[in-house]
Order: sequence, then structure tokens, then C-alpha cells
Amino acid sequence: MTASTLSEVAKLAGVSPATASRVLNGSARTPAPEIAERVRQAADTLGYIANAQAQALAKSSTGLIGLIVHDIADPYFSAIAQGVQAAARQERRMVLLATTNGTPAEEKEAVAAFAARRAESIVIAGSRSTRSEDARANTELAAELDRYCRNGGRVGVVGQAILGVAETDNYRTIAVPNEQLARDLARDLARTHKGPFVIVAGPEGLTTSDERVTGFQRGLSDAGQPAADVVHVPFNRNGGFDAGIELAWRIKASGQPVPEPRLCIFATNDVMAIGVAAALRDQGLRIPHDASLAGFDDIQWLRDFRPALSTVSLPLEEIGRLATIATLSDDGGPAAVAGSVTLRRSTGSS
Amino acid sequence: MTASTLSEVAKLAGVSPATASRVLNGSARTPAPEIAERVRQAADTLGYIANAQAQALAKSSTGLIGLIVHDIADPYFSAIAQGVQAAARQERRMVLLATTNGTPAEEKEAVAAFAARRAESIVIAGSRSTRSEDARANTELAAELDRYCRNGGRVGVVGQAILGVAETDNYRTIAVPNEQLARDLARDLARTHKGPFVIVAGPEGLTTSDERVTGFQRGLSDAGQPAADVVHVPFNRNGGFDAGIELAWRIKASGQPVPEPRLCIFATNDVMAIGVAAALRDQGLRIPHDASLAGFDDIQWLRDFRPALSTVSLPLEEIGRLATIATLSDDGGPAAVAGSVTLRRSTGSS
DNA sequence: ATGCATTGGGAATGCGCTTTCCCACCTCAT
DNA sequence: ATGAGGTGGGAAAGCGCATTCCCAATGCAT
Repeated sequence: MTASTLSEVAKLAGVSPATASRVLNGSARTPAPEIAERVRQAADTLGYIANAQAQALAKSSTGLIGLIVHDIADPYFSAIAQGVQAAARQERRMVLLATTNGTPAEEKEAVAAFAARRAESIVIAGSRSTRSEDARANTELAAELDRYCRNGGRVGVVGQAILGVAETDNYRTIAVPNEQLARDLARDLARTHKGPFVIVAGPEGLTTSDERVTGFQRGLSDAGQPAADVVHVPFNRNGGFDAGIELAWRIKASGQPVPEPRLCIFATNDVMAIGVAAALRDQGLRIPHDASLAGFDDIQWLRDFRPALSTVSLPLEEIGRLATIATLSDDGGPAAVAGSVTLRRSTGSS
Repeated sequence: MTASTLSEVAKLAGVSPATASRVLNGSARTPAPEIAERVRQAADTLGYIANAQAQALAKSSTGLIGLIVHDIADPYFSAIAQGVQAAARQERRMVLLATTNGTPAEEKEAVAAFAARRAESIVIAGSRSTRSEDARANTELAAELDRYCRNGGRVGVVGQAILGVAETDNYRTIAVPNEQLARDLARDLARTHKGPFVIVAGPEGLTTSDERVTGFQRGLSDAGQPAADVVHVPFNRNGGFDAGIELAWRIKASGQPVPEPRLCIFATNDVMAIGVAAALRDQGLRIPHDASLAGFDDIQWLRDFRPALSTVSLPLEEIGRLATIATLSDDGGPAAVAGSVTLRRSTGSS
């Protein structure tokens, strides 16, 4: 990387570096038009591009935003990333990306890396974990974030707060009413489903999934229904698929030819729901004929899936945008986001 | 951002900054164990995190990789991003993300921004455009890239080369045999489909789509079939949907109740194909009963879609990885990637 | 014509770090 | 005991830029 420097430009233009800096990178003081033009010419012929590193060092402000997600290929995260990116562009920042597979240990590493790069703010998306094997890493993550915040960094986290981080102005969380929405969903479903409910959830200790489970159970209870069975599998499509295979078995064993009342399956996110659907289909079961199915998130790419998936709509891109803006502005904008139950054909609606 | 500095650590440890630097950030010279330990202690109590900006300035190497995509929320791009991210992590680099909506003008901006940040390499994904209104921006993009390369930056581009950039060692392109694969697909389809073919393509001038169209036509010709009609729509789900509505009309007008031979639709990417499928379904048509449908890319999230989509599989993540590695290593690793025709139920196969 | 305020360019300093160069000290062979 | 060679820490010079401070030149009022 041997690009030309400011002083080369200055020399060519016959001015001091100070003057060149003033004309090329907006300053309060504006040199004379004629000089400015000469500098610009020089910069142009040399193909000068300011060294952002050096500028950052001098001004101590980098224009960098760090984004941490579990998996950028997951549509849930890529939708959020889209929002972050949009907000960043609007605020003339660049985004630094890190993926962590959801492990707090890697999240901590990412925070440290962002801190080293002096990112002005960090947006963290993806469920927290309360599993005991993650406890230690979680503590370290919290410590790292805490240090980052104390040094003036700002962080916005999507969903749940990270335990152990001092709640300062530098630390915002965009609340996602997982529990409430799952509760709403359960109540809506209970209106038309008397049958047994079962929840296909992520690993125990994955906060997002846990919240949705809790909310759903509460909703069932509100409706006077008994609690649902919960099966825990990996929080992805294949986890859903595996659970689906087992559920298909249960369904087939429970009644012939169509068990009544039909099983109603709630998967704690859409991609798991898709996995469940694929498994049921593989086993010759039809949705919603043989079982009802609902998901959570309302992933855009799944809208053309059939039967159309009942789910809870979340403004994913907006969430990314809000989290980003929250870390950039001082006013406490909306720190929460709204979602809505969206019933479709997979639960026999519409 | 008021983090503690190296010299603060040094002072606390009672050594010179040089020594502190040597122990904290790997150097050829290793200070005495006892001193090293003292420095490490000091760093720890101060919560020292090296300023990567300053390091970059001093060493002139940033450890940054720039990634340019059209739209990070598009599964095609997020799969590639996944690969880039994986390779970057493996090579201990961070990735800087930019989305451009596919416009060369924004791509140019992104390249300039990356150049300013002194990214060591840039990976560009997403179809080129040969549309006349993009000509000017393309030239500017090429100039920007050229300058970047001359300054020692390395770039890897997925798919087609960007015209006007000098082909140096710093500039690699990962070839995707779009044309050949589309040709293979056409030939395979022609084996079972005698019916009229129609291609739902992206805007004219979008190289990726154009290549796939050309290849498909060539394949039809190989099989002794007349050329397919081509309809141009936006290169996304909604473009496909719109085309699908029109095609449904055509199909219904052409015969009752089931037109024979059935129309065979080739959409130049999977998400368009999904749009087509949704439209046909909306219009009461069934796939493959009333028409066959094939896409391109084999997007992971669409595998559970039914009818299963015939398509051309591309190792998207691998492509991202290769493009990244190519910009990092000097040996000319594989500069091309293989794909394969994958026939599924949407064309009546299996 | 003189003094003062104002304008605008340049010199110099520092951002936080790496690295070269220097030097004091020590070891060992003679 | 003396000099060569080696070891390891520190001083200092940048890396490329922003910015403060200084100063010459200019404008204006008196």
C-alpha cells in the first residue's frame, strides 16, 4: 500500500501540508479559492486518497461501527445486517462485520477486536445464552463490553441485555417483546385449536427461544389450555427437521387416519418451523391437515413457502437500523420495537 | 474513546514504550521473562487494548478486507459473505462491509472508502452491468480499482472481470461458468421438454443474467430446439413474480385445460424463480403440472420449497472463500469454481 | 499616515505505535 | 587483565494526518 501522502500533494501544489489538509478534508478554515483549486489539482494528478487510519489517529474518531451476528448467512441476521448497513451509510459510517456462531467467547473476541480498531459503536445481534457452560464466557464478554463502554464506546444490543454490563448511556438495548408476542400468538391459536400443543424450541438457555417458550405457555394458560410439551433441538433448520421427524412419529402413532384434535406445533423461529414442515412432509403428513404449525420472525424469504407459515412478524431491518441509530445519537429514541401475530394457512387460517 | 496507551502501560511497568511494545505485540526481540511479566501485569490492570489504527499506521498493514455486495439481505450474497468472513477469520483479518444496490457508482464509492481505510484487499461480488447508463460509472469504478491495485491493494472479483482494470497479479477474478452451466441445464431440460421455453431474465445488460441467457439459448440450440422467448424484469423475487403473472396469462390463453406441450420456464436466478412460482400459484397454475420451472444458484434457504426447484448448484460459500484467499495469497490457486445442474421436481424430474 | 483588527498560510506538535539505531553491560577467549 | 562479540533495554525517528499557534500581510478606521 504505497499511496501518495498529503505532504506530497502539498509539495506538488506548492503549499504547506496544513493548507492541503484544510482544503482536502473539510476544516473550519477555508483557504483561498485559487489555492484550493491548485491543491485539488495536485491531489487529482497524484490520485491522492486520504489515509483514514492516520486521520482517525489524529482526530481520534474512526467512523467505524462494529456488527456482531451469529451467522451472516442466516436470513434473520442478514435482514438485521441490512438495517445496520443502511443506518451506517446514512450516518456516513462503515461497518465492520464479525460472526460468532453464537458463542459468547467469540463475541468477546469480536468486541475486543472492535475495541482495538476503535469502532465508535458496536451492535450486537443474536440471542444471549444462560447456559451454565457459557457463564464464564458471558462474564468475560460483559467485562469486555464494560471496558469498551467506559472508554467511551457505545453499544446497542438487539433483544436481551447482556448481564453484568453497567447500564450507562453508552449501553442501549433494543427490546424485542418476544414473550408478549409469543403469548399473543398462543392466545390466537388457542381460539381455533383445542388440540395438544407442542413447542419446538432451541437449546435450553438460549434466551430468545426461552422467552418465546415462556410467553407461549403463558398464552396457553391464559386460554385455559394445559401447558405444551417442549422439545429442545438446535436453533436452526436442521434442529427443526429432527424435531419434525419425531413429531411425525407421534402424530402417526396417536390416531388413524387423522388424529383429532390436530397437533399444533410452535417452533420458536421460522427456520426451525421450515425444518419441521420439511420433516412432516417427508413423513407423508400434510400441514395444516394433519398438524398446524407456527413459527416466529416472519423471515422475508419464507413468504412464498407453502403452506404459508403462521408466525410473528418482526421488523428485522428496522431493528438493525434502530440499534445502530441508538448507538450514534444521544436522545433516547424508541428503545423497543413492535411485532404482530400473522396467522396464515399453516395453522388453518385464511 | 479514551483508552489507555502503550506508554502508560510502559510507565506503570517501569520500562520504555519500546519494551512494552515488544512484549505486548509480538516482535522479533523478546524481552526478559521477568520484565515481560511486569509489562503484562501493567497492561492487564490498565485494561490496555492496542490501538489498531496506530499500529496500522506504524506498520502500514491494516488487516482489513473490504467486501462489496449488492444486497446483504439477499441469500445469494449472504452466502458469499459467509465464505468471505470464514476465510477472513482464518487469515486473522477483519471484514469491512459495503452494500451498493448493484450500482457501479456506489461500488466505486465503496472501493474509495476501502482504499482510504487501506484495506489490504477487496472482494467484489455481484453481477457487472454493461448497460449504457452505467458505462460512465463503470469507467470510474475501473479507474478507482486500477489506482487501488497500483497502490498495492489486491482485489478479487466474483464472476466477471471488471472491464478496464489492468490485469495484474493484484487483480484476480473467480470465474463462475454461468454460460456453460446454463447450457448444460438447457440440454438436460431439452431431453424431457419439447415444449416452448421461456427465459425470465434480469435487466438486459446485467452480465450474470445475460451469460445465463446466452448459455441457455445455446444449449437449446445444441438440442435442436428453437430459441426461447426472453422476458426482462428486475433481477429479484418481485421481478420474477411480475413475469410469472404474465406467463400465467400466456399459459391460460394457449390451451385448455392443460396446454401441451407444457411451457418450460428458466429464471436466471433462484429468487426470481421463486417469484415466478408464487405468481403461477396465485393464478391457479401448478408446477410442474402446468409448467416447468428452473432457477439458478441453488440457494440454501429455498431447498425446502415445494415443488423442489430445479436449478444449478453453485458453491456460494466456497466462492466467497476462494475470492478472499485469492487476494491474500500469492500462488494462483484455483481461479474458477465448478457448479452442477440439479434437477428436481419443478421440472418434473425425480 | 498610523494603529488595530482581521485574514490566511506555515511551522510545529502530537495522535499511539513500531522499529532502527545506539549504548551500556556482560560473557568469554586469549 | 584485556578486547571481541553478544545481549537486552532505551532513545528517537518516523507512519500520515489534524490542529494549534504564530506571524506576515492586508483592510479599515481614525
